[in-house]
Amino acid sequence: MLRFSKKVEYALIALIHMARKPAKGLTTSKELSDQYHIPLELMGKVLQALVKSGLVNSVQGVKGGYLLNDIIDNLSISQVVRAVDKPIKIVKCIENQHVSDCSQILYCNIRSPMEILQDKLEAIFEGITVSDLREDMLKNKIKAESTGVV
Amino acid sequence: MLRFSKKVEYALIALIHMARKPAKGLTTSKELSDQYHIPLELMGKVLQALVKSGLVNSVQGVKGGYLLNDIIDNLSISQVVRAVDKPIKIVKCIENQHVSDCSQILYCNIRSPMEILQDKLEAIFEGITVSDLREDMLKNKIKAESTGVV
DNA sequence: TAAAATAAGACTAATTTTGTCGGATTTAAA
DNA sequence: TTTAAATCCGACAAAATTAGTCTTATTTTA
Repeated sequence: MLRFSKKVEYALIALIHMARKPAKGLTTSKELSDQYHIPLELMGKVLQALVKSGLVNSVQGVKGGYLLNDIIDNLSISQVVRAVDKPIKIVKCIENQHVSDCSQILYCNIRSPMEILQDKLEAIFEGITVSDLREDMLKNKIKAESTGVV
Repeated sequence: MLRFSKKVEYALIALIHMARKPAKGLTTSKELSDQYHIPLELMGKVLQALVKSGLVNSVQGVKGGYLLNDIIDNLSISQVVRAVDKPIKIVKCIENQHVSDCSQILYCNIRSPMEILQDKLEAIFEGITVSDLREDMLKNKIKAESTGVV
């Protein structure tokens, strides 16, 4: 419930990993799979999805691999989620045009509020970039220690 | 993925429904089940969870039912989710103390950024109340906030 | 030509969510 | 005092989703 899928996790791990590479340095599925203990095929699929959405480029063949495409600063969490998963919709009835599927539709008292909440979340995930995640790490580490988080 | 559970949906429907009742007017599971086409037993459980968390009161027996407890204005989406579901954690490793469960822990490059994102989301769901959802001015409120946040 | 990599689709397994069932307790009213 | 309508609660079952695996094809370097 309200949790990122493994695919999204893996995508973020991969993107941050790639962002730390020297420019033009390729990253392979296997490298990521080994280093982060992620099933190889799954890692592959996630990367392929990122390619398909234009977030990374791929080089095929023996010395192939993946390479960040966009400048990572401009890459929002939203983009990553959309590339790898279905778009985020906090309730199902917002997802599809055929709202008549929903047995509640005639009586529902929460649909339009949910749409508003949806928009708000969207804006938030749109506003956070992958590189934000990178840069905040240090700051957060300090914060987490001082508060004794979770 | 990043979707409210049915339980949460049902809880919100019920709470908003109850909020529209005249003061002291009881609402039964059956009434909600009928009106919103929600499975009766499930609706019951959701309401029981809300009682357990102190968000609503219950009256047992033939003329029984449920009654909003807190002033609805003070009821955050977060509270509702927590009452009815597990607390929102965008990644699993944040959830449990034994992070050693996670096979990535030693190598993971996203844990602390995820914690930040977690905190932000938490703040957002804490800041939106059930009565916000009721009102049409929500649109304005959210617009105003979403520029400042993040 | 062999090996290492991406690409892609179909399938299976695991997990989570959703819904159901059976019964127990409470209480108003017949 | 019995009945019926309601809350309460745990265990189970079904459905849906997510995660992972298998297989095969293609690309490309050495």
